Amino acid sequence: MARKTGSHADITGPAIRAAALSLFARSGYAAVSMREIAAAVGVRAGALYLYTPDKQSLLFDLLHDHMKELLTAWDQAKTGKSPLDRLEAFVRFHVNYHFDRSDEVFLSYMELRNLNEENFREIEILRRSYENELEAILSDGQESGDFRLPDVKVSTKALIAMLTGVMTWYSEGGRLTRDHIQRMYWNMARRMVAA
Amino acid sequence: MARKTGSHADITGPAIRAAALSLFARSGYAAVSMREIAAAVGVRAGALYLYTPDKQSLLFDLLHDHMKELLTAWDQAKTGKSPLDRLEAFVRFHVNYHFDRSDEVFLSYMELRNLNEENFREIEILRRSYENELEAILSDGQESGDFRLPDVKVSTKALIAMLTGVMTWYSEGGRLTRDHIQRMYWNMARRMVAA
DNA sequence: GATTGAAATGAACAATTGTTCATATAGACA
DNA sequence: TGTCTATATGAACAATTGTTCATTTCAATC
Repeated sequence: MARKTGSHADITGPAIRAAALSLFARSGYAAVSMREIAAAVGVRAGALYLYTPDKQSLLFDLLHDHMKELLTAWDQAKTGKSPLDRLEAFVRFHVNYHFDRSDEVFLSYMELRNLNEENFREIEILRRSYENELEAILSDGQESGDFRLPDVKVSTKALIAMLTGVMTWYSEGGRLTRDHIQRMYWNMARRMVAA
Repeated sequence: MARKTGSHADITGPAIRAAALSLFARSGYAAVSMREIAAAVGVRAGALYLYTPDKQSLLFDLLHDHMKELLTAWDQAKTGKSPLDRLEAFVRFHVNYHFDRSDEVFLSYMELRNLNEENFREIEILRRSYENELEAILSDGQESGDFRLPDVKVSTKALIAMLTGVMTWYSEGGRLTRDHIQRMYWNMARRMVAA
């Protein structure tokens, strides 16, 4: 078992996942070797297998934990009574979350195809349930007359794609502040759905 | 040299590229071997090197030709005088092009990172010039007062991301016709930029 | 200081990778 | 029919892959 205080395992496990996350995000799952991950941690390849059963699990765990944390974070962040307020909360949350976890978000939609069938199904359920959160808001707003959408499902996809796209161009220290970007995306989203 | 009539090379070259396109789109560049591509064509791996210098060139050629054809197609499709009409043409063109060339489009933004530095720079220039077409429309509309955008560059990114997202969910024979989807995306885009 | 056991090594493995090349094949032309 | 040559083969290559495991290391405990 683990030592009573400060064993390496307490540190190395997370360090491996952090290195894998960073490397997978930069080069893609298939292009990163276990030896590269090990080197990034300062260890040899064999040592990785003290912390993960295989490379596939490394990817799955990263995606799984990310999706769980995303759903939990949204659960705590969601506010608003009217569809419009709820949508604003979602847009701001989504954009903001992407700032803090850009690697995780990037992985979670670039590397889905490198999951095996079983793992893919599990992640897909989580991804889908996040999408459903937005769809519910749009659906409620459509019924209440706050929104006028051509199609709730298509609008959900379009909005998610638009918001997630922030990841492809935002970089810290650019021309725009995070708050500024949040406001702009909310501005565009609001007009996109407005009745 | 090539034979005078119907040599295999006239067929095999394109067949290799078609197989590579399909496999790269399905599994990702790094996860596809030259032997898999060869098998899909009905040939052995060595034969591929009669048609391409290496695997990297296969990817580069696919992306390069796609971007060139995209730009050419847009050049022929672009119409409209007012910013609004020009934007409608762009939205419809972009969505429609994605229907017909979904694998190419998918590759062109999933596999950029598997290009070597030199090839990446070349593709990036083409991708950028396509994006500039949309940016110019938005910029003109912003100046003329037809559009009211929080930021032209950010709106360009947001619109492109929204439109390109159609690729992640559209599949032939679904609930919606192509024309229907085009109209919905135009509907959303129009409201997103409207003054 | 001796013992213990988790953590890490390093060598080895079978498989697969992109690529090369001497050799074979077989269709078009003389 | 025989020659030529583009096309394809298949074996080989060095490198790299994910993974295993007997062995070593070394800090914490006695």
